[in-house]
Parts: sequence; structure tokens; C-alpha cells
Amino acid sequence: MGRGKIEIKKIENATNRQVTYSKRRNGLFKKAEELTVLCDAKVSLIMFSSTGKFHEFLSPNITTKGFFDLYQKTSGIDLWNSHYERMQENYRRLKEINKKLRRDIRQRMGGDLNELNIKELQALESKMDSALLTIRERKYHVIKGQTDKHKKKVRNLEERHASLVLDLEAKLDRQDGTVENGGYYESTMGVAAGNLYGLRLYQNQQPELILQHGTNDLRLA
Amino acid sequence: MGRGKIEIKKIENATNRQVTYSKRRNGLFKKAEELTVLCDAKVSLIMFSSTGKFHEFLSPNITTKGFFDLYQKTSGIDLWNSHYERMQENYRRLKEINKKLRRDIRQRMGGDLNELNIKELQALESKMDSALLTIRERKYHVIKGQTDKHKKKVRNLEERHASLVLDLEAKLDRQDGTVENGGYYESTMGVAAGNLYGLRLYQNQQPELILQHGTNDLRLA
DNA sequence: AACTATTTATAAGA
DNA sequence: TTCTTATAAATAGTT
Repeated sequence: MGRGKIEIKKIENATNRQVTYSKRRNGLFKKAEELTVLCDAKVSLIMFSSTGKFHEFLSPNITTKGFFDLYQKTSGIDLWNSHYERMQENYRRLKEINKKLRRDIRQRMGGDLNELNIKELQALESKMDSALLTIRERKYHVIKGQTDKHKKKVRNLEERHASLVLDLEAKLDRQDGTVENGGYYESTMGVAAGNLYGLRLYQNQQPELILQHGTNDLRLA
Repeated sequence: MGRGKIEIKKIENATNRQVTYSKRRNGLFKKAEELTVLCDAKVSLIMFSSTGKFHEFLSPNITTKGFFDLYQKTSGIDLWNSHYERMQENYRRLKEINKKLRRDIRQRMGGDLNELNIKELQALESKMDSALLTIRERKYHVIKGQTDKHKKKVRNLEERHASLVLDLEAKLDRQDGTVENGGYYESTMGVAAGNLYGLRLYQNQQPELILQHGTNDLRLA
């Protein structure tokens, strides 16, 4: 249909080919649409030119996805289930492993033991026993660590208190004050000093301080 | 293009519509193929008639799947990735659970304990302890079951042996033989009877039989 | 992109 | 369905 008849074979002239592609593409689309309307049909027409450009016609009231689903259902041709299969296989395997892990844990928690024979029971008991040992060791290790930390803290506090006491004593020394004439002493140092001495008494350490309390020599031995 | 011009709207007469569909479908296929050849294009043409029948044209050297892949890549339209996503999400979740289960087991085996604080360690120890108790109980239960079974077996054997002994005694009785003149007795019953008596001695049960051995009265009391 | 001679598709009828 | 054929539509080559 044209000025001359043409042979149906690839058009070698690229420009010519491109023009023919454009003309015939429109013709095809027009016919596809006419068929859709005239015959109430569903048509999907997708084309890629030799240069890679893509054009598509799709009957209205349907998506390309819907069309492909319909295509698969009607033709029985599988387009992408094969893509699934590896993942499905992996999923299945993972599920199986999961099941085994769960059973293992259940048994380690004392459930599902009916499945085990005497030998397996003994093995499980032995494993649990040694694991329990390790856990206990670890627990004691952690407890000891915490205790040591606390001890260190206490020791540190003690040292700081001792140094405060020294300061206090030095101050009292410089004032040449006595406990007996202590109006000033009581009012300025009262509670703090009381606590400090209280601490010393409670700790029952370095009692010399207390014993020398009555004298003016408050230095530590 | 025909005897008369037609309006492009749905053909109401079903037969007519079917005929037109058939004719135009062929025309479309022919044009699609010509385009493929003339312009070196890739064409996918899929049609469903109003009656649901499906026909397809596809340029050679490509599969429908390959075509759809190309379509997705070129158009950016996702046809089935969404199908993947749910499964991928499930897979991811399962993997996460799996990881947790493994860690749990490792900890129950005495590994990875550094991750646990003192409270968690104590909880784990307590759980393990009670589980171990259950396992031990189960083990003893199984052992007891086996022992009982063995005991029953032994008792059964004993009974059968006792009945054999009775038979033997009855036979000896009928022969009016004594153990002392026992040439015949020794040769026929020797080893078996010896074992039977041996068993009885070992069991230290019903000693009457042994005590009455010297007499002719071998019946049990 | 438009023109148009010609080929091709197809509507209606058989 | 298929064939026929008059006619509409598509388009090859040209401008």
C-alpha cells in the first residue's frame, strides 16, 4: 500500500527505517485501538524500536500488571515464579533450621524430653551441667568485679574523708582552740565534724584521735 | 476499508463482532510481524477477545519473560517486584529470629555471656538449674523404666525356670530314681538341671527344694 | 510533515 | 469458517 510494493525485509537505510517504524507504529496503534473498541477486546501492544525507544498501547480499564496476570492465568505460562523459587527454597530451609533451634532450646529448658533416649539425655545433662558451671563462674566473676569496684569506691571515700579530717585538725590547731571553750567551734564545725568523727568511730579505726580529744594535740600519731 | 465505512464503536451483533475480531486480529498480527522485520523492532502483541480467548504475537529471538523484563527496565514500571517484597520481609524477619535463637542457645551452652548483666545471668542460671533438674528427673524416670523392664524380664525367666524345675522333679519322681544312683539323671538332665539349681541357690529363694534334695520327695512345700 | 499513487485491509455478502 | 469483491484505509516514495 504505497507508491510501490515493498519486500518484507529489514530496511537497510536507517533513516528510512526509522520513518517507516514511526508510520507503521501509528498504524498498528490505531488498529489496536479500533479492535479494542469494535470487538470489546483487551489488547496489549508493546514495541521497542531498533534504537531502543519503547511505545505501548493498552486497552483501557486494565493495568499492564493486570494484563500480565491475566496473560499468565490464561496462557499457563509462568513469567516470574521461577524468580521466586530460589528464595522460596531458602525460606523453607531457614524455617527448618528455625524449627530445630526451637526444639533444641525447648529441650534445654526441660521440654520435649520424651523424644530423647537415655544416651541423648545423658549427653544433654552433661552439656547443661558444664554450661551451668560456666554461667556460674561468669556470674561470680561479674559479682566479684562489682564488689571490687564498690570496695575501691569506699576506700576512695575513706581517703577523702581522712584528708578532710586532717584539714580540719590543722585548722583547729592554728586556732589554738579547745573543745571546752567551743562556742565558736560548735557553731562552725558542728555537724560536719560530728559526721567525720562519727565515721571514724563507726569504722573503729585510728582511735588515737578520739582518745586525744581532750588535749590540744589533735594531730594524728 | 470494506464495502462500506463503519463507525468505530462496539459491534453489537456478537457473531459479527467475532468475525471482525478474527479478521482484524490477523491483520494486526500481520502488521506486527511486518514491523518486526522491516524495522528490526521488538513487538509484543497480546489480545483477549470478549469471549476470553487469548492470542499473542511476539517478535522472534525473545521470550515473553525477556520482553517483560525489558519492558520493566525501560518503562520503570514494576510488574512483580511488589510480589517479592513481602517474601523478602518475611525472610528477613525469620533470619532475625534465627539469630536470636542461636544466641540464646549459645548462652545456654555457656558462650557469649559477656553480653549479659548480673540480673540476666542470674535469671539464666536459675532457668538452667530448673531445666537441669527436669532433665535429671526425666533421665531417672527413663532409667527406672528400663530397670523395671529388666526386672520384669528376670522375674518372668525365673518363673519359667521354676516351672521347668517342677517338670523335672515330676519326671524324676515318676522314675522313682534318686540323685545318688543318678547315672541316667546326670546324663539327661546334667547341665540344665545344674543351672536351674544354681539359679535357685543364687537367688536364695525357696530353699526347701535344696533341703529336701536327699529324699525322694521333691515336690515343693 | 504533507501529498498521493498505489497497495493492502477488510465489510458485507455468498 | 472461508472466499469474494467493492471499497476504505494505510502507507511508500516523493516533495
